[in-house]
Amino acid sequence: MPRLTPEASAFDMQAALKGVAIDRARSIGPQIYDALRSRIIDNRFPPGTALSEKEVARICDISRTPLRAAIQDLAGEGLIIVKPQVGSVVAPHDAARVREAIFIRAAIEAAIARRLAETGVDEAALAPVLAAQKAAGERDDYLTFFRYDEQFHSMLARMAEVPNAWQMVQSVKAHIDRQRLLLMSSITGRSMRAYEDHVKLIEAISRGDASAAAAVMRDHVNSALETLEAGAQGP
Amino acid sequence: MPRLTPEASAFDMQAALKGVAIDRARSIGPQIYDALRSRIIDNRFPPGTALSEKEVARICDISRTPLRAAIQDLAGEGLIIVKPQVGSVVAPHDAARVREAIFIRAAIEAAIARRLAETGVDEAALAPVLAAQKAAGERDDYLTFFRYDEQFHSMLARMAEVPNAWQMVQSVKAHIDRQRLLLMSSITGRSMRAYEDHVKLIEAISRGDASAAAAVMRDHVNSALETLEAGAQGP
DNA sequence: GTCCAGCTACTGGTATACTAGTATATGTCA
DNA sequence: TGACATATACTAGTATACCAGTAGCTGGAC
Repeated sequence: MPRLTPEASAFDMQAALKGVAIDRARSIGPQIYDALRSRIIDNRFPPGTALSEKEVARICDISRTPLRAAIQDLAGEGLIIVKPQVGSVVAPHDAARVREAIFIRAAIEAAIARRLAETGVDEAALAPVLAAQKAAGERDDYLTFFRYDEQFHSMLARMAEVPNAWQMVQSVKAHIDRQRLLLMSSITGRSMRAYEDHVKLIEAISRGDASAAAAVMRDHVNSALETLEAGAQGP
Repeated sequence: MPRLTPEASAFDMQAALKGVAIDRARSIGPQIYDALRSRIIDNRFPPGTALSEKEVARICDISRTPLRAAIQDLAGEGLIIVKPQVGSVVAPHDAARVREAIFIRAAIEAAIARRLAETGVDEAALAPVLAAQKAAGERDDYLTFFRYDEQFHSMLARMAEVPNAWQMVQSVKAHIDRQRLLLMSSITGRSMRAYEDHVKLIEAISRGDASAAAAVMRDHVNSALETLEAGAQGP
């Protein structure tokens, strides 16, 4: 861990933590956890960023205790690497880890699709979300599509009544999203294809074809691999 | 949270924590985490057991800091329920949670089986483990079988090169194992059936039939549901 | 006897001080 | 000039003290 002189640090932690407002009335730990996590995922904290407990605690005006809890949690998710007595850094982008995250997400969400094919879904509740996706996809508004995509998958998980499974997906999705937000390019047209996947998925579910529903979901989630491989072509 | 007079506490925490030896040369947190976790899983800490940070820290002769980290991790796994300013208790047995744990395990391990069917496995490495399972199953030695069963599944995960997925399985498996160790009865004959599942699984994998391999694994893991439902018959 | 206010003893959450370990910088010697 | 021992400034890990909130106990009003 290099000892950084003040001016050698090209990274302005103070600026990166701007906007972190801790509500002292609520528990601090979860708040700082969310703040750090979102900054890692959207690459405001680039991989390799040193996260000194002391410095972050000072800037956010909190003690190290709740901050440590947050860092430990993030380390558990693989977003931060803690080296005892040395320091903590934001984990580097790791293609293998992202691939495994996609593997896990595909496994769980395919199982959700399979279950829903057996139990049925409330198509009426999904319809407006699908419509919004179609509209966003047709004008290739990826950011809006992305939001409705999240809502769609989240609703499926709720309908399958597997909250802990969904939490695990959320956990691994951090690695996928971090990569996705890095390679925002070359995703033109992706939205419409994803929308079509969703339609095919709901079709398979509503006709009770569990294997087909699982297969569609698996392929749908695995399509994120293509973006990853495309991004890996770069220097 | 009832205020317990010394003699009203039927549970002897001191005795339950006997054997916890902390090696001060290594990091304390993971050590106390393992100690608590194993005691929760094998029901030495029955559901509802109050885990006062202060008391446990005193008995184990450690400070609350590393103990808190362990408790927070266990709370994240759903094995402990922390009520701020009230107390922490070992989570009650929750059939829904166990069912969901089985759901998650089935999803991930089925995906592992599918992948192995596509990439192939080192059957020679698995053969001795399968042989040991057969031997244990034939004399209905469940405990020995259980050990080789764990080794078998662990080896498959290693071969599929998905360490984080396997860690997630380990995490949810705690809930399954806690239940299993509670209802050790009425599992006679289970071993041989599990062994036969394993053989069928390897057959499907080696002929490259991904769907079949996934289906066999899914059914194999889901068979734990039967034990759960059987146990739920009780008073 | 019943009910309710307030006391008390506990809890986990937080802040802070101290410890032990590591990597860099520095000075010294060959 | 180079290697190597030592000093130093940082790190995360741990211990401890304090704080705020909760629940059961206690005693008095009725």
